[in-house]
Amino acid sequence: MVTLKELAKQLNVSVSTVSKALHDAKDIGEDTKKRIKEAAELYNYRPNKTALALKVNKTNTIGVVVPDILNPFFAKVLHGIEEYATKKGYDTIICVSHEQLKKEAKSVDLMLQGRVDGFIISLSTETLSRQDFVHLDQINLNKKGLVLFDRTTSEIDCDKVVINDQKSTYDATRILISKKKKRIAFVSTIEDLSIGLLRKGGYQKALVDHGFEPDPDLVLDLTGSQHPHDLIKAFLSLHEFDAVISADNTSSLMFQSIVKSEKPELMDDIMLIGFSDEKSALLSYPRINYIDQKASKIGEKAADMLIQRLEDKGSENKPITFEMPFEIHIS
Amino acid sequence: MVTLKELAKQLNVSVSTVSKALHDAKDIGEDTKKRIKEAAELYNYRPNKTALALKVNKTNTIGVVVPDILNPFFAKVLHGIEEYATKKGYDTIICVSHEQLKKEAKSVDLMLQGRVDGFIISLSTETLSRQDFVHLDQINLNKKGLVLFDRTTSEIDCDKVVINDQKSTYDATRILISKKKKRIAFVSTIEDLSIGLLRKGGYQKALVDHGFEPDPDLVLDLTGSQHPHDLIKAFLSLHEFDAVISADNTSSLMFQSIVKSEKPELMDDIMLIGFSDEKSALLSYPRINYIDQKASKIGEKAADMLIQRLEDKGSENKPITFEMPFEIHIS
DNA sequence: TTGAAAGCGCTAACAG
DNA sequence: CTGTTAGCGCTTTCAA
Repeated sequence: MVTLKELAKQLNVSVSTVSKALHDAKDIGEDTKKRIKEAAELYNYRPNKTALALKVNKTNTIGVVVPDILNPFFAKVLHGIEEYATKKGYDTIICVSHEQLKKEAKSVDLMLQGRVDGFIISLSTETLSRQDFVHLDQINLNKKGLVLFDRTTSEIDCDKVVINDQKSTYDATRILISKKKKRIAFVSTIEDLSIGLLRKGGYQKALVDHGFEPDPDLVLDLTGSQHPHDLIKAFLSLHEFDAVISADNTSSLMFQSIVKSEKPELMDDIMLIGFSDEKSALLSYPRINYIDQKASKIGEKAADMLIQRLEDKGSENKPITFEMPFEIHIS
Repeated sequence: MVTLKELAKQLNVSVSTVSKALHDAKDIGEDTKKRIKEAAELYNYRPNKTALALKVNKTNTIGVVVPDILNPFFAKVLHGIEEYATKKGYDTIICVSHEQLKKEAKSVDLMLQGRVDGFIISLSTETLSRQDFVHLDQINLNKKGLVLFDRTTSEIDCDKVVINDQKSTYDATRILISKKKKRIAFVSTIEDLSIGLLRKGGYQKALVDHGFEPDPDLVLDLTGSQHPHDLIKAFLSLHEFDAVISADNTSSLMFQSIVKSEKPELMDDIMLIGFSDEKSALLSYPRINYIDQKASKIGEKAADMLIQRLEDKGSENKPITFEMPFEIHIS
């Protein structure tokens, strides 16, 4: 890696002259400018970002902490963040909390050590259940940017990007009702998350609002199960239903697959709605109906809000919570 | 963020005294040490990593470039890298090439500007088809570490982590043959990748080696198709087969789902083997048979090799290519 | 039009 | 035992 100094020596000029020339400062002679630029090109000079970061106290890096990168939702959000950040000239450092408060706090702490300008975080289950947010306070204390998404908390005052979880399943349930479905079941693998409960709440509220009494027997909780297939099979043989809402992106696929094997005759009558996206919906046949949370867009939006804060020095405005509209796809 | 300087001023000592005290240097008095450490604790001092990086010319950061983070394989590798790197005290910067040479090269170029100590890369389709590796040469030129994985090239001399793609499908096919399967089909959505061709090659070679003549009619190419379902349905109605090898992690799921709907009577006789992992295999019922590439382990291994190079100054040894053993799971 | 010098936060050799 | 100094690579006044 060539440095300014080395270039300067080569050209028999001073470091500052080289720096200015490369920045097209008007007080440098056209000829020297040209000479310097050619040399920079020749030696393939690249400014050292670390030095720059130290100098101007800005790393142009954003730190992302997610609970689980193997979860397609988070992978998609990450994708949106990375894409937008890159476009805006920011690097993206990622850390995974594995749903643990300790790891989350440690990640934040590490990145806080002058590595990033701001954070985009989705809180771990443990963080939310323990309601321990001191690491987030640290971020604010250090005057770094912070955007929370999806798994957020009202305890921390910062920008947020969320989806209306309750409304998503409410609307989905309403669609099923409008299709004359009478016994709508609910499956979930995320009953331990507040968004899981919100989604169940939306389902129940829709039922009540439309004159149905929620039947607890029609709620299947797969959370943490080692043998979800068996639970689903048992459920199939014990209960009658004509539609299913799934609270996550896996149980609907499992459910459909098992119904097709075990009760193929029911397939035409049972309507399923899960959470998914255009691409993943292709994995099943017939294509599953799905609520699209617009994960990539959530990532983009979060990155956008963060970068806005970082660059608009004037915007000491109050934090904003952006609600990303979801889409329900029925085929 | 408190700096050494500020701490020093508070305590009326010099910056270097503070620095040394915090590093437990033996030449600082126990009492001052204690005083300084307490103050550091009190003011929540954290060393600035950017300054450190500049000072010691080591960023403790590794740059990762993958073609597509939405592909579960890459997400898993990333997971392995992140986990291992974090454990070893390294940050992970990620960039996505979207299968484009230009983006890949740009990402490398950006990270080369003093941001990372080394790279872990899986090459984009375009990079491989154009055989353009100048950006990788740049890495070597700048004496940064480089580990390629999965999508590699023999043109570049560096550490690599691969799986034996041909052998994976060869073995899988052999298993099908041993189960008395006579007409084994092959589906793929990645015929445009060299690993896709290797996997097909393994399938074909196994057939030949066991006295079967590969039937081109039994090879279904879904690459780039907008309507894979239709192609699969057509295939089902046109051809007879008793087993299927899938070259990727999506087509096997689609295939199984469609067979169950369109030709349920065949389900018991058709044996499928795809690429997947323990968790994703649960999405289908009956659980699909799968080749597990050990993606997380590939990530770990790549990170391990890179960090080894970065820290073992002595190891100017020749580059190594590590072949990650795969596992075939038949249920 | 160019250069010298200071400083971002830190470490480490060398003095005191 | 503690402080002074130089320097990592860069930008940016201020002088020349």
